[in-house]
Amino acid sequence: MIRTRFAPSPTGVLHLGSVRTALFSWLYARRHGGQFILRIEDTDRERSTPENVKAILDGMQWLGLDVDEGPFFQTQRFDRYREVIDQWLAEGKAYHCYCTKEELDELREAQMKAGEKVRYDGRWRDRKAPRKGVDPVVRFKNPLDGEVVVNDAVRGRVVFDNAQLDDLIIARSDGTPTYNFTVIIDDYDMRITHVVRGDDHLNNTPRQMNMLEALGAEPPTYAHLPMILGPDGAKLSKRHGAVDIREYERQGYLPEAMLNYLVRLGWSHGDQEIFSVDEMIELFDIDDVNHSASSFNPEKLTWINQQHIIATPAGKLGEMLVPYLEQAGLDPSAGPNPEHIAEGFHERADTLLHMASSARYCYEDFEVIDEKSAKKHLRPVVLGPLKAVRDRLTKLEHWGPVAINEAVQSVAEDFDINMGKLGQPMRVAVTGGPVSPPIDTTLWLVGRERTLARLARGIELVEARAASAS
RNA sequence: GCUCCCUUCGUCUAGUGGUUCAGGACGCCGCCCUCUCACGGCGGUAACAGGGGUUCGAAUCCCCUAGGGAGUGCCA
Repeated sequence: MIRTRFAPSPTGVLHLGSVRTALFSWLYARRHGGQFILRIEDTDRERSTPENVKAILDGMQWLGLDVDEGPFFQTQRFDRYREVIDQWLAEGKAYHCYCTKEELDELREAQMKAGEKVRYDGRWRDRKAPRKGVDPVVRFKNPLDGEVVVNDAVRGRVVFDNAQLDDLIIARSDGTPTYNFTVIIDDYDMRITHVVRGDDHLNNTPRQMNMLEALGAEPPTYAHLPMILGPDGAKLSKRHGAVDIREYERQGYLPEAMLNYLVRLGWSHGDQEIFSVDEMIELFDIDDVNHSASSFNPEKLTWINQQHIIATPAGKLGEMLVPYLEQAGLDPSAGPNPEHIAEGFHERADTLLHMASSARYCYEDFEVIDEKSAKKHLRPVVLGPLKAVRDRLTKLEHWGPVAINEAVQSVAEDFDINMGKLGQPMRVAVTGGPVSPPIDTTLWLVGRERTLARLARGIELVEARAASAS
């Protein structure tokens, strides 16, 4: 049984980079009928916060990255970590180190100067006598020689010399365990078969494998994913993708669009760009993951989002739209069924929030008509057609797109003018601006009452202009 | 500094020795469709980091250089 995990640290929110890691790990488990485990790595009590835990949980839920087990919290497993540390201490696999931070700083500086790799020199490795006044840390006795081979599922074979590694701290002087140690205990206890994580951990892997060996455990398969960079090629920053993933939700991105965009960062399936979640699960494999870092491109995300909006059935889209209408300050009950908005607008909105705000005139009246559009389209020449179409619409028995279209068409024919000559003035009068869905759809959505009132107002405006011109 | 990783259009990528003077997508530009805006369609722009090898043949294999990244924390 394949078991993967996502192990974020709640020292920050869930952002694009961490979501991509979670996604690949999740996909791999789902692809192979395995299990996906969530573990919160909160051993850094200083910086971990409940808000961040919530951000992670909420984000995963929004994205649909469901877990089979967890969330587990490392802070609730301290007894287990303590147990292994004590055991290793007793077995001589780990030891107390009484070095002060000052001593360590000196050592580091000297090594830097000498052009050596900066590493702890093992000075307490065999010394037993405790030093008074210093709370010791516990260090793991890393092998002194030999090499560690990581057979990474995406990188291939990577070899590290033990001589380059040092005796890392597994418990702080206050007794709390540290990351590299807790990871291997948990991955072992939770029977993780595939560790899928960011490649910033590749360097940690040989140490972790050494500890796993000390535990008497077989290492899992590792898969180190390339990083995601900002649009500028630099590290993801607050300005770009390092924001809370829920911010994308707020802006009206679809969860499956986020996953679709993210899955294409470092992975591809031929020329295919648009994937449903089911397709991703069916097609994803670690073997097809790239080696190099990739940059986050907001324009493409937006394009993919629009593609998913277009592909989403209007019924569902309408339901999703409701909170965004509210967010845009509109009352969803004060206008057409959002499902109908979705039908009319889904090809002309790249986010749900944009869709909601561009449908504003369907839910509330506007004070003024866009001046430039009025000047251009609400001229005396359209007075006749406008009045005629108003009259025709007033008499319409059924207020629907087909009937509206017939009415508008016939007026255009009567006056022997192009649809454009009639549609655009109507659009400006009814929506207050030059952009909207096809005029029949637009009027239908705006509703009979509002349409007729606005047309009347438009006609008055034109009459006033005609009067002042003569 | 040291260790490890990476390098195809601006960006995401296809490509695993020949069918490729490198294909798709986003973006940008042009045209078409058209009642506006979109959607859609068609076309254009633009890349194998550099240098050495190996080979009949290299984006694909090897080496070097350059550039980028990660780690080097009593962070994860």
